[in-house]
Amino acid sequence: MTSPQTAPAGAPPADTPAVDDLPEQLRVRREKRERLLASGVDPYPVGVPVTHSIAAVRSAYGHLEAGQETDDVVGVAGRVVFLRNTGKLCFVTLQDGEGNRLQAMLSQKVVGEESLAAFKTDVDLGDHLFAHGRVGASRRGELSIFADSWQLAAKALRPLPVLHKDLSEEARVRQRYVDLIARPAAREMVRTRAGVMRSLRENFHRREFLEVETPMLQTIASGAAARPFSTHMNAYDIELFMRIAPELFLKRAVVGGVEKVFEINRNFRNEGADSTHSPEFAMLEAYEAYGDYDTIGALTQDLVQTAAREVLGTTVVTLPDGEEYDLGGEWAQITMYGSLSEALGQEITPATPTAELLALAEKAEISVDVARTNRGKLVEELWEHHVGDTLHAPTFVRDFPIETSPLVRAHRDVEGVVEKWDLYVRGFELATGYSELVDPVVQRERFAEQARLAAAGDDEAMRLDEDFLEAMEYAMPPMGGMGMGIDRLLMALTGLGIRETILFPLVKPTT
RNA sequence: GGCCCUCUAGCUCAACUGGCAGAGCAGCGGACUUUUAAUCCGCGGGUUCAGGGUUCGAGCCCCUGGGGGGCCA
Repeated sequence: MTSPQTAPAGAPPADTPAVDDLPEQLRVRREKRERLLASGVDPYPVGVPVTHSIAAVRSAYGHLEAGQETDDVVGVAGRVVFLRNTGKLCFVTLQDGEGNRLQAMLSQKVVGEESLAAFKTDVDLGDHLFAHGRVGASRRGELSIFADSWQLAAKALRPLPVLHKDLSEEARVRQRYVDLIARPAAREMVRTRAGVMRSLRENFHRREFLEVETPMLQTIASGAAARPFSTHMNAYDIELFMRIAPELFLKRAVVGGVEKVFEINRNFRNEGADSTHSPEFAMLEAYEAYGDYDTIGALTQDLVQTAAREVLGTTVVTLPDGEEYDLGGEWAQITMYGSLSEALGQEITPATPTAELLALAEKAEISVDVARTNRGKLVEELWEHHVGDTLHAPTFVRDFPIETSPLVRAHRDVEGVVEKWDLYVRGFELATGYSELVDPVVQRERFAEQARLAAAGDDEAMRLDEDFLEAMEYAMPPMGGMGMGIDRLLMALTGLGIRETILFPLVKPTT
């Protein structure tokens, strides 16, 4: 509502263009609405007497043969997606939210001349319509409602897009609600995603993990190497950060005795957006006391395979381009140093001198900021360049450099690496898992090293969280932990880009 | 961050070398009682992303900015 104080008398509100300026199709529909109201017809009734869903009619009467009629009377509602008018007989196809469709036939002989004339003038593509009548099949065999009455359930003021062509990629994300009406794959994604979330939660519950929610607003955004979004809290007059990871809080929960714990929630990272990165993304993290990176790896494999079976009905994923790959079976395991050495044809170990790694980076044309880097980062850069993209079948990459993994414990046997894996699928990182570092003194040293990198200008270096260290000093049990990008899991299961997996991804404003 | 492609009617897209801005669907008017993106007749609909420049003339060429996509880093 526009108040008199904000709009000069007589002037239309700034955000409502004069009706005369609207495109023809919008103007026509607004005029229809006005005309209906003026004639005492409510274009937005509080309800319509639906007796059956479209799906229910289809499943109960789908067997009818061409020309077969019943005496069963139903009331159904749906969005108008097709309209055909042959004079004294009109056909209208209604669609529900899942894309199920049902035709209604309006014969002048049954509904009367006046009602059919009103139908022709008042009903447009995109409207929600209620139809009441007997169920039957048309002469051509199409399951139909032989309507004896109809009513507008909600008038659309904007035309539907062409339903026979895909919306442009931009329109899909800017107006997902239209995309959902128009494109079956968009409707499917919503249901696939919901199915995956459900599968993950049920799997955890079967394993007696507890689901918790940890803070989104944090005074120190830590637990990952990323730039946070910052905000301000008025009441305390302090700077707060959107979380970049729940890890340090979930570990506090384990200290307190929540020994098998998981969280599925959003993280926020103030970085670029591309086909595998979204500034806000859904993340699963899970921690299991007395587990390690092997047990948590087995858990991760089961989570993904079970979700694939429950949602897709198979572990074999077919990409939109026809490529197939199998998420089933035991996943391959390679080590970071071993696979890099093999790719380079030259032995790389945690003891390989920095100078030698720098030379290799230069040869691979990897740009390196010497002040902000270290041996571990160089090894990871080299690995991503030479090995990462090539891993399409699910592969655990194990035993990372110690410098880049400040929350992971040192390897029990191998010097200079930590017990960490990354799971690669389709060339991107889907999940990561650790044998968690639980020694508070070592943890403090690791944070100190991160602080040194931050001082050198690395704005992704992990922040020291004093309260977290204090929690660790009460003794954190040995444990395995894992994190998995939910959006990326959907990408791995469907082959789509990250913005297709997110219902309402952030899009730059057009102004 | 660099490079490339792209933005035209409600939607999806055309428009030659710079020369009257078009089609399909959708819309409006009319015909038609079994259509399946119905068919037939007729008619409307444009700030060609924004701003500037070159030119007799710009959707097209140049510059600046914005949105979307891709490749690289």
